[in-house]
Amino acid sequence: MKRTILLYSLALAALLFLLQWLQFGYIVRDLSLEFYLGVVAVVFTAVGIWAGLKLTKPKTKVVLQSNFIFNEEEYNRLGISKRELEVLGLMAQGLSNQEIADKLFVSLNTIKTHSANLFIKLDAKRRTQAVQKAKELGLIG
Amino acid sequence: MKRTILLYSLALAALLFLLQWLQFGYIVRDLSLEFYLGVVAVVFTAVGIWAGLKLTKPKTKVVLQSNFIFNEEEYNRLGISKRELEVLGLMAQGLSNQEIADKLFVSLNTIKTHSANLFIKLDAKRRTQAVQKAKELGLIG
DNA sequence: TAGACAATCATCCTTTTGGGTGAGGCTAAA
DNA sequence: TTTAGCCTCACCCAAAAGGATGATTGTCTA
Repeated sequence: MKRTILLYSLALAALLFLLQWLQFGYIVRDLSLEFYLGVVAVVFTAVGIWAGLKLTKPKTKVVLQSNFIFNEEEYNRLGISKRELEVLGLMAQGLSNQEIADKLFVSLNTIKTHSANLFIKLDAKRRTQAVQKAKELGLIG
Repeated sequence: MKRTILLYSLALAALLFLLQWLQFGYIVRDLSLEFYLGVVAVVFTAVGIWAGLKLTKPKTKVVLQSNFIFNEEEYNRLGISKRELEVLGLMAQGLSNQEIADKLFVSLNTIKTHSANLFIKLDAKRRTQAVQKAKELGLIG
């Protein structure tokens, strides 16, 4: 960054010097002032563009990992049912069994059964582990 | 984009016209040519920088989902300690409090305290929710 | 040096989770 | 039509997690 600023400063100084030289030189003595100014304008516009691009840090646009691809093979291989996957998803969102039961309009016991089956199929001992494994396997986003 | 080009063209035309006007006007008749040229250079440099930034498509540096960027701002804002973050990470891996305690060579009660503090700081009611929020905030991978 | 804070551990109590088992209803396939 | 699988629900018991509170130690820092 500092080097870029230095370079830009040097370039600007050189151009100003060049202007000075041209002004009293013999090369463009017969050219019209309008043309002269036009050249200056164009050159400095170019310098400005270059400087602007150099000086600004590249915008880092963080693309979130929203590109989740459902792993249907694993889903079928593990024999997980639709309802179980649904429970798994809500589980991953941090809901309790009771909250999941309320959301799906079923009893708490039903959710407990689903989760128990999930733990067996995912070979997990806890819901956090089940969620972690399910994310690794691409079953949930 | 097209509108930007049009705007830039108009601005350039306006500036050239201004130059023309200044050149034969009475305002800067007594100013030195060097000063005049300097102003032109500076103005067009600025225009160039602006145009350069506007015209170039924002450099989108796509960060793949695999590399996790730790969000230090959120980490500091929430006042989470090192040890708490450590516990949070192990929690996200699906470990139980007892397993975390064993891995960190501390007592189960210590882990419970850490997790309780985490839940307060993350505004979570359950460990699964804490993990989910922490992932959203970029505290864990 | 006093105060703030992180890390550690404890106790008591409640809630949630998980394991095991059984069972009825419903649907799709053999 | 019988079987298999899914969804549903229940009960009991044990383990884990969570809430509240207090306390000690060590390390910075104002």
